[in-house]
Amino acid sequence: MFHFMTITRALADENRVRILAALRERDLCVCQVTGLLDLAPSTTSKHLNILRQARLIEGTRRGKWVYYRAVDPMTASKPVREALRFVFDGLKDSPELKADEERLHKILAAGLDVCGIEEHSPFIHSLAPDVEETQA
Amino acid sequence: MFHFMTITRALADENRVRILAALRERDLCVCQVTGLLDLAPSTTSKHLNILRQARLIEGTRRGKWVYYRAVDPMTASKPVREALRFVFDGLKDSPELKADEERLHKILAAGLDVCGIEEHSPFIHSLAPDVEETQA
DNA sequence: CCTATATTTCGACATATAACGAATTGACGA
DNA sequence: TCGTCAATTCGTTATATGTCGAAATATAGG
Repeated sequence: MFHFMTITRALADENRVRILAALRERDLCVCQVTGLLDLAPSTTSKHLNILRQARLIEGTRRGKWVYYRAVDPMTASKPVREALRFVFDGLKDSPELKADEERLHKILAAGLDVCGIEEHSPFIHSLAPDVEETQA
Repeated sequence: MFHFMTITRALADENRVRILAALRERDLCVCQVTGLLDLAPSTTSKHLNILRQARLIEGTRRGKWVYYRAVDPMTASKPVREALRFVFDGLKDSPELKADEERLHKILAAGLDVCGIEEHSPFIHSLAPDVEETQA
């Protein structure tokens, strides 16, 4: 019950639901999430921590950046699996999430200059892929 | 999204989750729920109202009493249906909810004296039974 | 109409939480 | 080693929420 309530409280904030939806397929670094939601980085970090403590997302550091993504439903506990289904199926047709998707595509298409890092892009492209397998 | 967030906020309180679980099969009047949770009647009423606004439960007045129960998942909207599955499946083995079930059995076995009506029991015993069957 | 009971609404209070900015930590590259 | 940038932690503040008790509302019976 304790874990379950940690999950429901994590889902009781709209920004966190939007974050979780954005992290469903791709992983994103904190600054990209911050750009998506227009929040202070510290606020984004706190939200991500709450989602992580609920075991809904996982994070990995890659160089200076920390990337988060939704956990794999197949390997998750039953409450987490049901929670993900609840969110993803329940919000399948949400216009707000569709708008987030579009905005996210723009952010991703723009590379990483959300974080002001476009100057170092070659370095990013060499590191990102191989860490991705490390911790699923 | 608005309705969805209304649901998640409704589920973000442990007492409300316990109420929802208790109302899964049977309907209960406010004083029975109050007896189960050991809360002030006004607090219970507020929780029930929050669950009702989220469309997770429905209420009907029968005489002096108002009975609530969980909505039928078959006729509910997708977010509500997923929410109910999330709660009921996610908490299938919760010891806290099992304890609530036992306590509830005692309350139901005791008739309605949870509401402090045992002094007038003759009046109660004639009314309670036929109300009990009316709407399960 | 008056009383009693169940429920809801209202007002007050304590706690929880979301938000920010400032300061700190971690990881690079110069 | 130092400076820079990403991220987190910390301290503060405003708002939201859970709780209660008192008052108001609804219903049934005398």
